[in-house]
Amino acid sequence: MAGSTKRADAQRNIDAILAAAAECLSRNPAASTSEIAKAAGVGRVTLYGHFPSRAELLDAVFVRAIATGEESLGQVDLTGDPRAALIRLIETSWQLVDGFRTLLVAAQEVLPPARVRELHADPMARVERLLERGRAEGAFRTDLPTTWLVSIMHNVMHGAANEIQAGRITSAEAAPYITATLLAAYTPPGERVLV
Amino acid sequence: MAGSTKRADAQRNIDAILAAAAECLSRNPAASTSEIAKAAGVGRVTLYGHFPSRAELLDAVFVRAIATGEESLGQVDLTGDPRAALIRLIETSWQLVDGFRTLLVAAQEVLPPARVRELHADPMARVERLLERGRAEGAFRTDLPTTWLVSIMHNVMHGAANEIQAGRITSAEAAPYITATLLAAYTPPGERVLV
DNA sequence: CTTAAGTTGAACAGGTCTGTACGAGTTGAA
DNA sequence: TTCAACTCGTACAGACCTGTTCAACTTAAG
Repeated sequence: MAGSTKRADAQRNIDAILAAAAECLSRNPAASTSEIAKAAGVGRVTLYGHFPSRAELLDAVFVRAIATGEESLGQVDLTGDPRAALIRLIETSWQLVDGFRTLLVAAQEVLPPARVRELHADPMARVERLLERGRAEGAFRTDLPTTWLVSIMHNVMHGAANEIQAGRITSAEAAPYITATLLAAYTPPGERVLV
Repeated sequence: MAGSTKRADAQRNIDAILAAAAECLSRNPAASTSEIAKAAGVGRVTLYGHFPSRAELLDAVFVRAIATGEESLGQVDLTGDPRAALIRLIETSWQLVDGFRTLLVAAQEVLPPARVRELHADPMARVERLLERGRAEGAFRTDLPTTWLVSIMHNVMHGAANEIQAGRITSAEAAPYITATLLAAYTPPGERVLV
């Protein structure tokens, strides 16, 4: 993305800072700039040389996380039976949510809500499109707003992440649990839940 | 709970501090002791005279919130058709989650996870008992662990709170959405979702 | 009325954080 | 090789937080 006019070592440091920030903030959403700079193997002053404030660093980290997420999601086949497509989409989405959810907490503490929503728009639209198609084809319920169905997916995944953290379920169990739960939750009233 | 040996004005201040803390922390989970003391109409020193540390204050606030919650939940009729009982339980639980969720965030930042879980045990057991009975009677699915079903309820409600905060749904819509979602999610595979 | 319990603000110690300034040293690029 | 770009550590200013101490004041309770 734009070789830009930076010197090679500067660009290398920027990358290191972004990577270190993603890692630190995923462990502790309140990670300080000193902590991040140290993890990046760089002086704190250097960090401020590239990012004018902690908030702008967070924003950049978040943008990058969303971008890599979008790349994974773009490879998911969303055609064919909506239910099968949903299962495939959940599989990939779950890995992303699991990996980035603490980062999201960090971003929410610093970035204006509008910004957070703006950056979430693309991945959310992807889910929304699939759900809309499924609704049109009678596979998913239409008695609740699509945006609500999207948020359910989001929150069930977050819940799974919490359960893992609490040690009540394992990472491997999560995906099938999520799938079973969402397929049932999306089933049109009066229809049978898929076995 | 133990009239204790405190003087009347001291007890009055303790109550004021707890009430102010609950209110401040519900608006901002990072509220400082100065902020809370001011809101209680009390000097900061007085606050520290009654609560040895911010963490212990948080604990006391949390304990009180759980206690009042338990009182409401105790009045819910959980007999009869499990699905109908669940709807009644959701109604009351939702109001509690909606009111206390920010407080929970504050508590989680300061209290050890074991303590948070300990205080949640009673309300969670209540849900768990109803779900177990419903499972035994064939009303709810048995292909997923009960604890997972409990966490789903928790997280769908949290999700609803987020949606309200984001302005995508209103407080009035929330309860029916939650009910419809959970009843479907809990439906045994192969059975029809209640209309 | 008396007194002990309770309250108060100001002030302090000790800590953390962000963001900036500076001068000296290092390194990429032409 | 030369020079601008870049980096470094240290140090500082400003803000905010927790928790404690103190001496003076107010008030509940017997």
